[in-house]
Parts: sequence; C-alpha cells; structure tokens
Amino acid sequence: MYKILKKDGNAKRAEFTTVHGVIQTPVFMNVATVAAIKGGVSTEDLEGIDTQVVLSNTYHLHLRPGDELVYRMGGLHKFMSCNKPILTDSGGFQVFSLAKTRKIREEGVYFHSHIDGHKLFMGPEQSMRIQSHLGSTIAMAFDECPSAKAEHEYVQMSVDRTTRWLLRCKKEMERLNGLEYTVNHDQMLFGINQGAIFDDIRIEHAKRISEFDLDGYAVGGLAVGESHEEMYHVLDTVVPFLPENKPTYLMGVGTPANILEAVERGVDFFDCVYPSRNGRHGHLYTNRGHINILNARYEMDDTPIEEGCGCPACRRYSKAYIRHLLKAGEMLGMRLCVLHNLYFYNHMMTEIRQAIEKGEFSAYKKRKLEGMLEFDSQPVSQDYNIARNWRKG
RNA sequence: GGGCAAGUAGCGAAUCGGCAAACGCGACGGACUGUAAAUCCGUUCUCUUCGGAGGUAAUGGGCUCGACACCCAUCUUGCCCA
Repeated sequence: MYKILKKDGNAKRAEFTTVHGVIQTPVFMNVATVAAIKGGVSTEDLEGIDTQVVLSNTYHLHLRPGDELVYRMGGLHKFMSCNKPILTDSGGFQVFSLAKTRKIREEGVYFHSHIDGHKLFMGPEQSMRIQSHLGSTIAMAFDECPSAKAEHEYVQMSVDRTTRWLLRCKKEMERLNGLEYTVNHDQMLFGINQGAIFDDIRIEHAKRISEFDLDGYAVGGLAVGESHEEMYHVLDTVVPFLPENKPTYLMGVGTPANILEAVERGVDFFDCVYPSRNGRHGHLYTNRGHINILNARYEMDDTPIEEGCGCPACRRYSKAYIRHLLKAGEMLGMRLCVLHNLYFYNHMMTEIRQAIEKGEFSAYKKRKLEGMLEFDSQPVSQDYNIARNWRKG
C-alpha cells in the first residue's frame, strides 16, 4: 500500500507498506547485485547507515549460486540474513549491459553467461520464476532497455514488445504467488516505462502500463548515455502519466544532484551503483562535493572525510589513514569508503524526507546543490603543502 | 689481499653488435549511473608554443662503419676464498 503523507510541489513524502516492513520514501535502495554489497559491507552494517531497502539481481543470482539453491535455503531474505525489503531487478538491464552476443526475440532473450559463456535464455516467465524463487519483496518486470542513441523505429518496436512482456510477467507472477510453496505469496511487481528520449513513445507507454494495476512503476532506460537535461526532460514528460497512487522508481539513478532533481519531479525510489562502486575507487561524496581520497593532497590529512558525518568511517578515522588503506589494497579501506558513501546517500534521503515534511524541499535542494559545488573552489589544503615541503626536506 | 658475478627510468627489468628503456610494479591524475567493475584509461628522463625538440646504459679509454652489448682500467655492490 502506498500512502502519500505530504506533497511539496511535485516532491512527495510517502510510505510504502510491504510484507517486509514500511518503506519511507523518497528512498535510496542499496545495490547488492549478488546478494552482497561489494566492498565487504554486511547486512549488519546496513543497520548503522540509515538504509531501508536492498536491491539484488535476478540474472546474477540465477547464475550463481542459482535461484533454486536460494529457494531451498528459504529465500533471499533468509539466505542473506536480511529482514529489510529487497527489490530484485529482472535481468532486463543485463540484456543491455551484456549486449555483445545477445539475440532478442518475442519469446525472450538469448545470450551468454558472463561467467563461463554458456548459452542462456531468459524471458518474462523465466525472470518471474527466478524472482519468485528468490522471494524478494518487489520483483521488477522483464524489459528491454534500448540505448539512448537508438532510432525511433527501433525504440517503438522494442517498447511494444516490453509491454507484451509485462502482461506475461503479471500473469506469471499472479500464478507463482498463488502456489503453495512460494517463498513470498505477496511478492509485488513493478512495471517499467521505456522509450529512450522520445516523448511520444514514453507517454504512450506510460499510459499503457498504467492500465496494468501494478504495485509500482519504474522509469527505466535513463542514465544510459543521454544528457542530464534529456533525462530531466523525460521525467518531466512521463511522471505525470504514471499512476499517482503508486510509487515511482527511477532505475539506476544516480548522482546526488540527479536524485534531488528527480525527487522534485515526483520520484520515490532510486538505486545506483555509484556510492558503492565509486567508494571502492576512492571517490567519496561530501556536502562540499566529491573528493578522490587517493589524491596526494590527502596523504597527511588527519581530518575525517566529512566533519560531522555520522558514518562509521568519519566517526573514527582520518582521510590519511583511509587513503593509506586503499593504497595498500587493504579491504578495510574500501569498506570504510563504501560505508561512507552509502551513509551519504541514505542520509541525504532522510534529509530530503524531512525537508518535504516541512515544505522546504526546494530550499533544501538549492542549498545542497550549491554546497556540493563548493569543493571545486577549495584551495589546496594546508596539510598538503606542509607534507610536500616536508618531503622535499 | 685473491677469485667470481653484476651495474639500463623511483624499483624490477627487456634490448644478446644495428631506432635504448618494451613489459611489470610504484607514483601522479582521471573515468564509472537498474554492477561482466577490488575495474578501466592517461601520464610518469629533460624542455616544449603539445606540433615536437633534446638527453641518457656506473666512470674513463679502446676495437668496430656502428657498442648497453666485445676488450682494458677505475669505481660501486653482491657472493666465495684468505
């Protein structure tokens, strides 16, 4: 059940009730593709960093360890010892990202395992069965994600097929939810809007999938090569055509700025690999913009990544130490960086919800965006100069 | 004191008489949007107007059309023997 608590412009503060708990939106979902947040972040760690929802992946878990195995182990929640809501992506995006050898047909997609190259087939029914085995809180429809550069004619054809696939997904999910030994009888299904950057296709598709009475609606196929302006334009165009009494999910997005812009346009759910992947690579988010902690300027910086940050890394460790850990290839370095970034994202969502409740979202967004631009004009730190001079003798 | 071996980029090295420094590491910088990502890309002797220009094989000499390579001496380092 989706209940809007407060509207502030188009920004919405809502609650989404699931069998695994109530999700406070807007929300960021923490990406755990293979039932693990990369960088050594455990289910237990999620408790301390403001997280609500975990996202995992149908395709990856089907390959390894196998959805049948997860089913036998009692479902994904039990398997990874996580009682939070879990959303599973359908594998549709892997059809896009593993594009080299795929063949897309009406029945589904033929492609090859990225692990050992063996032949695979996945269609709407297969995706639903895998997700049902996993027993996730929310299953995503199996879709095709056309490239941002695809021609209008191709996108139209692709989107029409995605609509037909959605009908098959819905039927199969209803059947699976009714089976006696299903892990989660209340598994929800979100549909996915596609249409690249073509307004007519986006709107037509949004109208058609809105008739399916699904549990939520996602906007897919963005942040795949188009400009930010094009992405925001698509949101301006399509969100008004999605059901207002259901949550809206912008898939795979994005930067903190992307999220703020999308919340302003009425989006409730987000997910992105940025905080975890960038964290592993030393790219850290702060309220004054991002830093690359591997830069030499931080080698003797004894301040935390961000002063006043409540994450486990900032509460205890300096940039100099964390930089050393990353340089030395120590797991702890990545772990602390990922924890910091995830906290930054999830905590920003908390702030967003508070701002909407107060009717101050617009001011909050402006302040946040301006703050994040600050970094570019920051002078090189004093510590860095001291370190340089000391090195020179 | 004697014998043997080795000295090439910050480090490890390739070059085995014919464009020195490939390749790896380290260092420095960058990228990453429903994770084929603990990954990938660029730079890393000097100068440069980014088109290029110049320099270097421990040191000095020699043989040779041509030497990092072969010879001699010196220095340094390692190992062995006294």
